Amino acid sequence: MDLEFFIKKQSEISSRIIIADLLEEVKVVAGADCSFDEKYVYACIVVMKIDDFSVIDFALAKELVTFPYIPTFLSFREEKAIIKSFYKLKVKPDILFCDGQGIAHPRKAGLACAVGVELDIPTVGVAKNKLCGTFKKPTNTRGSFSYLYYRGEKIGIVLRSRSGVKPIFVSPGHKISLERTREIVVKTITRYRIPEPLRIAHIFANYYKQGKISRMIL
DNA sequence: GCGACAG
DNA sequence: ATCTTGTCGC
Repeated sequence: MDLEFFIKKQSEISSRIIIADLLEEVKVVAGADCSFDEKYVYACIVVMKIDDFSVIDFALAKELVTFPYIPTFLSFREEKAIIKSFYKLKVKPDILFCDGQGIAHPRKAGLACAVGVELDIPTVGVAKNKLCGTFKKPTNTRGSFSYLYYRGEKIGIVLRSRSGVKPIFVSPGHKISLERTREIVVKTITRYRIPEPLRIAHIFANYYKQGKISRMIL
């Protein structure tokens, strides 16, 4: 597969991202995650209040899988379904968390950047693993963090979301700063490694794939 | 050339 | 991501 075309699309994305603190008070946060099977990508976005994590809305959407998983090109696999589900939301969040990198990407075009630019909303990337960059291990204490660097630039945060557990990799996607990204993500962490919006979205996306959403009662 | 490599 | 049950540990 010739990736030149997609690399250009990523350059277009990275040239449009805005990394700055333009947000006012964040009261409503959302998480987007995808589940897969041989044919479809099932996306789910869960919207919740940041103060008590109560779910106030959620949306689902599925799309045919049209792109293979290739490191640094994840957005072309999940973007469509996520955007489709976002349009179905009745309640739009102040910011959207995506399961993957933001600017912590070789071309500053992670999934969160692509989704943020496309929807023109603030987004952050929350990944369970590093894609690129170097960092010093944060302390084993919950809340401890260090910075992720790439080509001499500070591109993300390595956050110990849970004591003694592997840290998560957080980075801005669009319309938010690095510091604000950390502040907001920290607020959404409970007793698990993954921030609540994404943790719930992950569970829902999986139920959706299994066709068990109709049995749910919210 | 070798190793790394989101989900 | 997905294939998969029980099990060791705080």
